[in-house]
Amino acid sequence: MTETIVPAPTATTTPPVEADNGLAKAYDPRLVEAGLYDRWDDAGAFRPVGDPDRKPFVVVMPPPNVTGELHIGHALFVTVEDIMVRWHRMLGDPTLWTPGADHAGIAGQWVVEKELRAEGLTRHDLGREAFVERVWAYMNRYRGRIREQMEILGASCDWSRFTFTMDPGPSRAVRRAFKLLYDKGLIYKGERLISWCPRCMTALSDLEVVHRDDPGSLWTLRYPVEGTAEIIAVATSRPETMLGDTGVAVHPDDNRYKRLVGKQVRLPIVDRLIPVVADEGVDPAFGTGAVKVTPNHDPNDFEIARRQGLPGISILNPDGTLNQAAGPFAGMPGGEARKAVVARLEADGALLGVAPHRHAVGHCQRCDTVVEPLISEQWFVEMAPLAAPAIAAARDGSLRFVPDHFKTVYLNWLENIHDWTVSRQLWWGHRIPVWSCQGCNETVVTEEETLAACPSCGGAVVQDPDVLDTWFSSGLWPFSTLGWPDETPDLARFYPSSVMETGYEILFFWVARMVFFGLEFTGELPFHTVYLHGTVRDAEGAKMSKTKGNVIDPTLVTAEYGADALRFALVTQSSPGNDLKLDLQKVEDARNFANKLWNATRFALRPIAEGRIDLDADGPARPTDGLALADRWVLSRLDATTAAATRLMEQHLYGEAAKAIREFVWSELCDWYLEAAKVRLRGTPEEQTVVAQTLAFVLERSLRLLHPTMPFLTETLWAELPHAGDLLIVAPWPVAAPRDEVAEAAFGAVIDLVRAVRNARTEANVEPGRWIAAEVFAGPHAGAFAEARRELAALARIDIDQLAISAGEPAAAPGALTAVAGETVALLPLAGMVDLDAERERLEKERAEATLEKERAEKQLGNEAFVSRAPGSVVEVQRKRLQTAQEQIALLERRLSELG
RNA sequence: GGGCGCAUAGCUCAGUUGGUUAGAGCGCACGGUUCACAUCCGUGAGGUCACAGGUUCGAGUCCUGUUGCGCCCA
Repeated sequence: MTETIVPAPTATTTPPVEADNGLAKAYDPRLVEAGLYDRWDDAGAFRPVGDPDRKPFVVVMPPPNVTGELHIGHALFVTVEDIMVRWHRMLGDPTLWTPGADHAGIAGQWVVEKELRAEGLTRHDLGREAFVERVWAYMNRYRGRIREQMEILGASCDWSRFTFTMDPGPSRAVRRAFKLLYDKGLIYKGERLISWCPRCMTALSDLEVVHRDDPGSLWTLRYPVEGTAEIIAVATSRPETMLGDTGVAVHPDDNRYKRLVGKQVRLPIVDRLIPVVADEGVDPAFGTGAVKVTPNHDPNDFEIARRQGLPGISILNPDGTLNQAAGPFAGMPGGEARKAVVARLEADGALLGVAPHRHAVGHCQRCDTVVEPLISEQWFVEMAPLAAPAIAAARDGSLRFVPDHFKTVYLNWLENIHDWTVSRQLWWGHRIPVWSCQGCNETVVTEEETLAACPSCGGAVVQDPDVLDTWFSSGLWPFSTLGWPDETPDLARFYPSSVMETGYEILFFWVARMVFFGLEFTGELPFHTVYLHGTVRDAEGAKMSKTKGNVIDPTLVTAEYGADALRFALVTQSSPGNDLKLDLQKVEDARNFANKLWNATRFALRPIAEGRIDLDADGPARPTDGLALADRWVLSRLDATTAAATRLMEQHLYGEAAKAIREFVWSELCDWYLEAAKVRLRGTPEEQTVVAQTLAFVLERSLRLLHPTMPFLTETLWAELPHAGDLLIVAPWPVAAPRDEVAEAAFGAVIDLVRAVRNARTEANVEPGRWIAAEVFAGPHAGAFAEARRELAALARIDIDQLAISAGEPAAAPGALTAVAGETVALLPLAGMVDLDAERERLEKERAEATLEKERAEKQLGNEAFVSRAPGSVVEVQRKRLQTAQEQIALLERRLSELG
């Protein structure tokens, strides 16, 4: 019990705090938060310090897009990560949180192209070099904004290690990674069916295509079977692609079509003969059960064609218009071509019908243009060999997920993974480090930024014009930010990192890729834990969007309620992996809590300033001498809260931890201890000293517990209280002492009786301000009640000169109110004031409740299987419950009969 | 079609390895000028834990199925 009670043999005295302290009457976040961030930063608190041999705690921040403004989702991740980081810093771990920014390939190019459009220009008017310069200028303009906005939120990250994905270091990491994969044969160039955005004019990876069910139509086309009178009806949602059909497929077991397999059908308009093939991939229940096969414009058809040996015909240009293969329709944009083809089919009698149909259409994640599957030559990463170790790491438990069901989601994706299209036909991003020799045609992949000449023949070389998928560099982030591929001290010390905290929506985009790249390039997992947060939605649960106008701007919220309130609201409203609905009301509630703590501290500061507060190396010393029951109770409740908060933090339940601390501060410290303490603050100097010491100790520890969640407020209040050390941000996280069960039970009984008395008073309409008489029969708690006599009187508004406390049975007392709480009873004589009918009604209600209670316990105990098979302690609880209920009933019946 | 979740008070959510009478905040009703706080204090009302089975002495909690909703992948 004594391990955390550090004795203070040479008690020091705090510097006197002015009685007229600096705290304003009400909490004002603007005054609290101003200037604090720089003090932390200037003190070096954001840099990893401490025992160099101790395992560090490292979080790599998901880099926000350099172009983007801070939104509420950023506020959530900053809050969660900052809580982790501040907590570990207080635990004494050397702690590092590395900030950065992402160049956001397509998005980055897009915003600058938009600027150009406003000037009536395109990127081609500028040329590649000038355009990239212009993007850089844009990026540099906004680069500082990330830091400004992170500061508002209190993000305690190490700005000296800020990294941008396009910086020379991470850029070289990209080239090294590319070369390593290329040399290993895991990067290849090939013609494949890929997703193509006709507006962005670039290839996309599967993940950058967003599927959405759009209303459309299902056309049924008539394909005559050559050499017979039969026709095959095929259903399609994209009739214009029939120009590229090279076959018709049916399911091999489909009896309707078996006899036609192997025959040829004549394609309308085009007048091309194409075969009917049988393929397992056809769903006989869809449409007519026969599908047209357009290998070059549909992934399923591509697979069927590959299996059946059908050729492919491409009918689209990169800009989405039809090409020469489309004959009379060449040059038409997709939508126009569809109408024209349908009209022509109808005219030719080849259209059998059309019906409304909803189907999933792929859209470009960035610009929402309908994505076209088309054949294109691109660079790919072969995924199977990279995925295997990433799968193994999750399976064997070395990679953990919070919440853990995301492990299944992660595995499900990796186990069905396709090769990754990594080239993008953009100008902004990491240029593919592949050079071709104009002379000998050699392909050279190099880590160097430029290649002067062909190493084989000395001929002129040209670099591949494309850039890499932004997520390629993101996948290297946990180690490229620490210096990889160089073996830097940071890489040696801080890699692997500890926790990757990010949104579940980028589990595949980012987390999985960091895992397999980390394993591939460093031989280690880049982190051992993946913590995933959800999406912040509006109060109604709708996703926030500018077009809907329901966005909550974190900078406005922090300006009004404070960053602490926003943080508290976000973390207490969220749980790992789940979306949260954010209501500004919740932020206001959090602000109110901040005010509560503010005022509790303000109250405590007066007695603290008047007394001598013993300090030890850890801050205010834990009081041990002359403790009243209330002191022991609040100290034990603090220990319980400390233990619970610690356990919850360890389990990554940061919101639950914050709620537990809030509950202690508001409902226990403020509602009961402060009120009870007022009695002794009017007492002897010795009593005042004990209270002041207890208040100083409990408040200082409470502020520490709350610091990770509400850093500004707690740091400010902590500075006003007696403390050890310079800044709360680097103060140690409290350690719980064992609970004082005796004090908790005893003062708990006092609290229960106070509640019962208040209830009796309210129900009997006793004026709230009136001081009344009371006879308390406290049974086993008589000693405790005597000890807490003054507190009981003050809290229940009993005239202390008319308060009698005994262990005995209540005597007859007609005309008195009865307050029952567990094993204790208070009789409140109110001669002539009691409404006998109301009191009878109240007691009858209580008797009914006690009777129900008794019956429940009897039922349990009457069950022989329960008594014989349940643990003894559980049975004992029921026996006690029965006994208490019986005693209450007896008392209530006696009182009822006295009332007449 | 495959996968993953969710369903507890009017609302938003907790509910640890199954174990007293299922909790909190907000909202609601009533009362309050108690010298920290009206950004407050006190008292109270409000739940057949989606439904149906099963396991168990005992199920909000574990298992199976059903319904409804959400998300991811194809």
